[in-house]
Amino acid sequence: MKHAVTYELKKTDSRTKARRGTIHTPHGDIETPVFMPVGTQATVKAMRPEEVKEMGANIILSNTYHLYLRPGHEVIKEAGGLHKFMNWDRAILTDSGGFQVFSLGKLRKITEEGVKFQSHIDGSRHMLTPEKAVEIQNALGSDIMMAFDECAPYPADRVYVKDSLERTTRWLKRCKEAHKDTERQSLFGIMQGGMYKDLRKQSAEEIVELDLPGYAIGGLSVGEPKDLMLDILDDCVDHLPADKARYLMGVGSPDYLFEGVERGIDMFDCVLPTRIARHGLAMTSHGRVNIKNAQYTKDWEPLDKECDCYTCKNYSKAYLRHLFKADEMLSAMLLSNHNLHFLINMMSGIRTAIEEDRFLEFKNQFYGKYGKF
RNA sequence: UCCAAGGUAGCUCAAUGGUGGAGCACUCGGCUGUUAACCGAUAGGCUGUGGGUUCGAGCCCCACCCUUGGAG
Repeated sequence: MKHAVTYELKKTDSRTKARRGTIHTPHGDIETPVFMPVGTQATVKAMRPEEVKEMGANIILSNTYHLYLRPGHEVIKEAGGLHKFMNWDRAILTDSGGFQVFSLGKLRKITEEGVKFQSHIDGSRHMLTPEKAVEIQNALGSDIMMAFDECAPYPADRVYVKDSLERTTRWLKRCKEAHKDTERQSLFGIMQGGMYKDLRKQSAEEIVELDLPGYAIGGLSVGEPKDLMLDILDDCVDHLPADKARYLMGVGSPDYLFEGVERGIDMFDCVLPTRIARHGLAMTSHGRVNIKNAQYTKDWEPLDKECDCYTCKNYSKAYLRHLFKADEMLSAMLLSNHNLHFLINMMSGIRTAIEEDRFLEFKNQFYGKYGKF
């Protein structure tokens, strides 16, 4: 079977599991490890697609659940697909809506068939099944579509997690069965298993057997302590094949990105950089800058002197603070631009470091300046 | 000058004569496959001034000061 999306391993770090590769998609190549900006509702919030492109993003995320409810996948299909609809000609990965089963909590009911939802927008009732999630993502035309899974909460007891992961595997099989056009779009499977290593192993073995072009690790970074998360993650990667892309879902603070790369992850996505930007927080080479703080009232320096993003080249912290305090939308735009640029640039540095076999040195250098996040 | 309504947190306003609150602003914090330009916390007071009634007054009475509206 020919896959639309393939992973090419180029180099592995000599001292860690970090690896450098390329993901080939119908909408261009993606150098990995990569951070993927999130654009849930067919837009990376507060950013123009051209900006996202200019800072070097070759792939962004979008969301099945949200676009299904609004404007509706049929609308996007009629528009000529998501790429055309949102004027983004590079790769797109769509999440399946599985995470909304988790995050929308009380508004849904899970059965073997699928998930009964109540729309968070108007309360209307819907049923999302693996087949429906594939149908919607087919209509959207994303390059990578994610399997419809259940992201178990933390903490969750073993019996629940085991039951949930096995159902997620059955749903994955149904997704694969429903997905016909594998030359246009690729389906990635999602590993679950909560914080139980043996269940993670079980999940991995079940999904790897289906020989998909890529695998994601889901159900992490859902509120568990960092040490536990990294311990589980370390173990998870060992059960995934080396010749397929590995995607750690929902992770995006700088420290977690380094830790993920060190453990062999190729792809990350996270709302963190854009969300905290809208909330007045910047990621910089010297740690967080809370632009709301009074200390920046007359600070004429840029957010980060080492940063060459549009925001840092043109604006002072005092101005950015003013914009935020004045509730001006330019604040969200400039901070989002900076934060995304920061992470994308950081990942670029990580890729170069891996190529030159100095990943650990690069990581230590970064941590030395960055401090604790 | 007269009449009326008002003076309570930085601002806009609540508070049957019985422990003065809210929203916003201020200061600080959180956010990780977006229900999030969101959520939370701290701080902030001689209730215009001076008397009086009362066990007890932001509230009732008197005087004065100030604000707004109206009349002349």
